[in-house]
Amino acid sequence: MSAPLRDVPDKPTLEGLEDRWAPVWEAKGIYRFDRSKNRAEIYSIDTPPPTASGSLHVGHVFSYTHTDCIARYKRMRGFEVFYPMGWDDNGLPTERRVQNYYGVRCDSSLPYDPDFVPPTEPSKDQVSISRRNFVELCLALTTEDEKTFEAMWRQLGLSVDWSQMYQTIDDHSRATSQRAFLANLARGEAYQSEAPTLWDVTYRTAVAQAELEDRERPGAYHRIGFPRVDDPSDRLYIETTRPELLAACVALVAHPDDERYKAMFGSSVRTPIFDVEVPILAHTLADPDKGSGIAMICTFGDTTDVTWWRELSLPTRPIMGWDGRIIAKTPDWIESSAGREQYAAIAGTTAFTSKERMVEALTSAGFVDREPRTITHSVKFFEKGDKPLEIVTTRQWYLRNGGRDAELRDRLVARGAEIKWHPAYMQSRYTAWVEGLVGDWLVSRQRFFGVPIPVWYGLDASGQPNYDEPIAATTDALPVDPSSATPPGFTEAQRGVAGGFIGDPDIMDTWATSSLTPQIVGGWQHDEDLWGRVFPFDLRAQAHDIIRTWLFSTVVRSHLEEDALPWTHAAISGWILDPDRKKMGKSRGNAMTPIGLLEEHGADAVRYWAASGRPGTDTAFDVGQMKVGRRLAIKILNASNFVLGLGAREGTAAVTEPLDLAMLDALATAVDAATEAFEDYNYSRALEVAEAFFWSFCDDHVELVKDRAYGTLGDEGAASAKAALATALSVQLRLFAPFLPYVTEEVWSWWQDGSVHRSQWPTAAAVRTLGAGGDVAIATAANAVLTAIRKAKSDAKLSMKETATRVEVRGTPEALDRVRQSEPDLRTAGRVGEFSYLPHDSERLEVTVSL
RNA sequence: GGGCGAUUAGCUCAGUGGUAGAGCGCUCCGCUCACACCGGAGAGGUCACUGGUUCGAACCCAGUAUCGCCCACCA
Repeated sequence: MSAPLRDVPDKPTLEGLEDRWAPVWEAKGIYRFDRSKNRAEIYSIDTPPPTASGSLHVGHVFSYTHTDCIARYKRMRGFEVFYPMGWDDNGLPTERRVQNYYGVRCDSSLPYDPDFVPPTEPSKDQVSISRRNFVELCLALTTEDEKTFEAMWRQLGLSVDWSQMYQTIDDHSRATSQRAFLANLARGEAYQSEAPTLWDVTYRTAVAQAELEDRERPGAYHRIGFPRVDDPSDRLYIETTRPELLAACVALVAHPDDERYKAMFGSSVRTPIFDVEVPILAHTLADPDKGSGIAMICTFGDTTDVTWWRELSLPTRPIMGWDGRIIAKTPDWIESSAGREQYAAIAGTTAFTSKERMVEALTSAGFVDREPRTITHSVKFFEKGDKPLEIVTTRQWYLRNGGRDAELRDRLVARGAEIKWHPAYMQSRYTAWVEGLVGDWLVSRQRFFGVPIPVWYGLDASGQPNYDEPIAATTDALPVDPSSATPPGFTEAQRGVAGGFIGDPDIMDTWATSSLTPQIVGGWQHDEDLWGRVFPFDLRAQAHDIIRTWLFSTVVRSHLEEDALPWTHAAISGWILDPDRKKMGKSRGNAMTPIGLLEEHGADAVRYWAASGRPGTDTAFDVGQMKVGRRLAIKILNASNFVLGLGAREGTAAVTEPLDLAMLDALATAVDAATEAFEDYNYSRALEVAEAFFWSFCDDHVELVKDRAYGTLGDEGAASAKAALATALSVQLRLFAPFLPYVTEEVWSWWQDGSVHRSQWPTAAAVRTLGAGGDVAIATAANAVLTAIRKAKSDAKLSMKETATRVEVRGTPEALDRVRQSEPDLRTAGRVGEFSYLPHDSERLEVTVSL
């Protein structure tokens, strides 16, 4: 039975395939998830929701293509694939984008203005607006961005089920995030603590360990003398990079074994100018080789200060405010008039200015005995910030993640070992991060656009909040914003009134919500039927830079909530690097935007480039690979056009010719190799296998059997050739379908019913049955002889259609017999007049061509 | 300082024990009736280095060097 060939263009082209097929897939629901399937039939994928602000870059295209190849493979293997897509729209990037886009800033103290219209052009002076107005702008802008993103993903051909789309800021995500937080709170996994916190002074928010990065900055060691209390004429010199914090000094510290200072432990010095008495203490963290070997402890200059402060039980003397400026009010521990005068000189200034003023004052007062020594040192920054972090004491919410609990940490490390990592060595990044945690997960942020922390605090008779007994929201009220909603048992009139309540003003870290993507998309405590069908998920796909954040935090939430892994497999993608091997810059012009690339090269070509990048490996951006991919797609069109134009169809005749059988034998081996690679999540290997076979198929097999297929050697030989060609084409289209969805669908539509993307992944067994008795060595031998004939013509600078009068083949009797089996094909393909065979001892086939 | 990865042709990279591979680029040839957005042929590599295991090492082991990433350090 031969289906009619329909709609094959004379000159097939790649142009317009995206516009033709993407709407068809959507209309026919090719990628729609069928939830009637049971867990064993379902393959569920937890995808990273890309940050909706700003723009997608080629790195996104790279890793999302990898996931899509896996999804398409699994779908063809018969799994019902659950493949949703979300947008991570809450958090700082959106706030920053809204501020710049509209020229506004959020001021929580302002009332909501229902008639507010954002300026069309951002003005230099930012307009202050209420939190609700601000959030509305955030939502409006992200909605626009997300439409653009979705269009791009569709053009790239991601086989996601768009009816499963979610936003991390939508009602459902906020409710899920708050529900999970309340569960953590009820179990004691979420708690508050007032403690020194890494603080970004620009955004005025606390930041978590996972969000830190080090940056090299110029600095200077200032050598400052502290008069000893026992003998004020004797000064102890310390070296510091932060002289502006001298007023916050609480002690000096040296190593307990340091002979220079051993005798002084227990005595004290007075801080220069401020004249505050501080003790000289011993601690092993003090490094005798650094500076003068004795350090000034301030509250707080760096994380080591925090350690010393805690372990030596030192007092807290903060002078750094939340805004990054020295606190205006002169502290009461500074008593001398000279000290209070100097403090007034730095009060309200930035760290930079106060440093200048302190150095000037110390120098003119004679406490500095040498010029500052300039250095370059690394300083902690918030990864999205642009000023060094300060450390200020604040009340924050934490979630237990093993950072302060060895038993939990060990369990989470063990969870990591349960995950099937692709590639396997990525597990060590996880393990190293979890083992290196120094504290619990700080989840509260002093920002506006995000998921509010769903608690209130009662106010006592004097109006002071009772932080020890937060009033939790009830789950039926979620999502809730405590700044506008009223807690159970209160009326709105009691807000901010003694005996009443206040809402927690903070929002949660963006990871506190995105760590719940399995719960958000999987229907947790919302659609338990769906949850039972998709959880634990089969696959988490993401890039390696967010193992410490997204991957780890997802494991934490699932471990705490379900006592289970969130997914079985983790497929980790690499980064895209510039051609010069540097990490890809942000703006590289239009040629580098995903849309520009898709329009110039076509989706299949861009996908080919992405799929060529090995799992986990950083890959250079390479337009050349896209051109190769485009060439491959065009070749598929042309070769298919040729094979189908012959009238070749599967199953129309028995495959009888040795060369045809041999080709099928080789194809079966390729199917095995591609399948094995895909089962190991090695999509790039699967592509390589399919591609290698295909080029050999076109260049050698098709060329060899072409004339026979035309019928020049009789009907039976033609029928065998055509049946084998059609089978090979069908199989290869399916091998390529996960990588090149458009061109394979186009060709499939010419002669098959339904979508290639819902067709069955080819099995080697079926190909072997058709090619039973095939011996790949026959094809290898024929190719070798054909190559020798071509070489002879090429060396003689002749056209390939010139006749070779005689071809002499020497080899073992077995080898000669193999060549004989394809002699008729070799004769027509190579335009050979006469063949002769000479038995020979050498294993190597030798061919002499006479022209 | 610790960890992970990489080092193979001019370039980008496959190849995990059995006679060195692909694509691009380069050279030469060919408008052969699927394809000039093409086809054919060719040149080009002591597989970073040093030792070891093995009949045999690009591959396994130990060490060295260089590069990248992560972490620690930050007075």
